[in-house]
Amino acid sequence: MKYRKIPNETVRRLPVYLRGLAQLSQQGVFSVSSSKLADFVNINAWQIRKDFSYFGDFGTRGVGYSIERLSKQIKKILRLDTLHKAAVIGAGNLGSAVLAYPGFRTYGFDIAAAFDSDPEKIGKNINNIVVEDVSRLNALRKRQVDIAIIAVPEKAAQQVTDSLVRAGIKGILNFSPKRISVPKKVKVITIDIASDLARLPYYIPSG
Amino acid sequence: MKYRKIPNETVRRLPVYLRGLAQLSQQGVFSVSSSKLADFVNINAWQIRKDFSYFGDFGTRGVGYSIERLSKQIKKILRLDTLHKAAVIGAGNLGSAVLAYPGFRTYGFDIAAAFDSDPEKIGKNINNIVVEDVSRLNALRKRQVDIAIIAVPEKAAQQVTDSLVRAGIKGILNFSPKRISVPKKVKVITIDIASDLARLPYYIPSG
DNA sequence: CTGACTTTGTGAATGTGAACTCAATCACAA
DNA sequence: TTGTGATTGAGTTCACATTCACAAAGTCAG
Ligand SMILES: NC(=O)c1ccc[n+]([C@@H]2O[C@H](COP(=O)([O-])OP(=O)(O)OC[C@H]3O[C@@H](n4cnc5c(N)ncnc54)[C@H](O)[C@@H]3O)[C@@H](O)[C@H]2O)c1
Ligand SMILES: NC(=O)c1ccc[n+]([C@@H]2O[C@H](COP(=O)([O-])OP(=O)(O)OC[C@H]3O[C@@H](n4cnc5c(N)ncnc54)[C@H](O)[C@@H]3O)[C@@H](O)[C@H]2O)c1
Repeated sequence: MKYRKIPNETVRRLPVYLRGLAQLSQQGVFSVSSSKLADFVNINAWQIRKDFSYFGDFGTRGVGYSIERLSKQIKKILRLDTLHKAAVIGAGNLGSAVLAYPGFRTYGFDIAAAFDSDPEKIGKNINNIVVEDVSRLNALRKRQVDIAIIAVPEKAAQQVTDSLVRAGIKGILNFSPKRISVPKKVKVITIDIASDLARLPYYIPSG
Repeated sequence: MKYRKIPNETVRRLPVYLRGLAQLSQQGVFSVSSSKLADFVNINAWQIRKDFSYFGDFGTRGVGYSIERLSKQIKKILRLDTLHKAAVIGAGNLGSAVLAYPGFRTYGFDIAAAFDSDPEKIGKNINNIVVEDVSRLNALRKRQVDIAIIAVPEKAAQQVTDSLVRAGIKGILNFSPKRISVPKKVKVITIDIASDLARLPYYIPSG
């Protein structure tokens, strides 16, 4: 095997594999072939094998992949083998939905804090998390929170981002449609829901 | 100019341009150069010019692009020049957030209906939309709804999808982590929030 | 009308990933 | 221990996307 750089598109698929493997594991399966996994997660078998081949020989020819070994390795690559603390900025509709979602835990995330600027929202308890004043963002560094989820209006996004960078945040999941600017060392992933919806009609044959 | 097939990645950027152009227009600007727009939307100027070159000569050398002409053309390409009716399936946390969001309207979408299976939710009024029983999905065909937004739990996603296809839905925005299967004529765009969050640590240097 | 300046549009080079193929390898039954 | 069937791992090709550089085409002042 050769250690090559893992392509970005492969990294994008790794969490999907991870979830599929976890589900298979729960079903009491210990080993899976690329084609079985392919059916399960709706990705081509050859794509799966190629993806796995970037980081080692995990399969046994004639048999398949050991679910446990493979999961461990994927988690290690994605750095999900350590707990990550995250904060939600903006406790509005979307922010509250994120706070209420239990599914992040399975990936090793702990949504540990929530912030807002609205006095009506500050102090409110959402899913056992008390919403704090956004002016207190600096405290994140002390609390070892390294990931932030931005769910504030577009206008406030860049300003909030700047505060987050000052507070030592290393990764941002951005729900606002604004393409925010950050120093190179900070990674941003933007989920632009409206844009994704907007390109749907393009693929729908008119008539 | 040559009419070439518009690359997928360009289609992905078109809604971003469209929003940027709309904002500039609101500021009273009528024309914009690729480098001005580049600053505004955080995309390289040459990428913008390349993207626009796929569908015609819209710029004037030495001046820039007419915001109105360009917006019209992008809308036409994305088929956003006609109104699209959409329905939300699953009026939980995420579904409610979508129902409450006014921003889809600017792209020409009308969120016209919501469905759920929970008797507690059915009949509830969210943002002026009454939640209906999910068993009534067939009615969507008659109401000319061609786009659906899936916000139900993973387990229910495929079943709901099948009903939607039967009801004549042509495009699906899927928030569930399940990679749903559909006939070729139906287009699915999946937003897998947890997966996007899960690949964030990969890009964060450890230490 | 000219020349300086701005900005577009695109060909070419480079980079990246998807798709396909098949030899190498392994489990297992006979 | 050997043949058979299954499955991986990786080389190759092709398609698509990004990046770069610059000629062509326009504006505008004087
Ligand atoms: N809800 C959706 O379906 C949806 C769809 C597409 C995009 N978005 C985007 O997601 C973001 C959040 O959307 P939402 O629907 O939750 O909006 P929302 O208005 O419900 O919530 C925004 C929250 O941010 C808070 N806020 C405002 N300024 C702040 C600041 N400077 N610091 C901290 N908090 C601040 C507000 O008090 C509010 O609680 C927006 O950028 C929106 O454009 C949402
Ligand atoms: N909230 C988040 O931040 C978040 C993050 C990642 C993924 N997701 C995914 O988005 C989806 C929705 O998440 P949520 O937080 O809104 O969950 P939720 O539990 O709040 O809402 C789900 C809703 O779907 C309804 N429902 C269940 N089965 C149904 C059926 N067969 N037909 C119609 N309605 C049905 C439920 O009654 C409920 O109202 C889930 O698939 C979840 O995995 C959500």
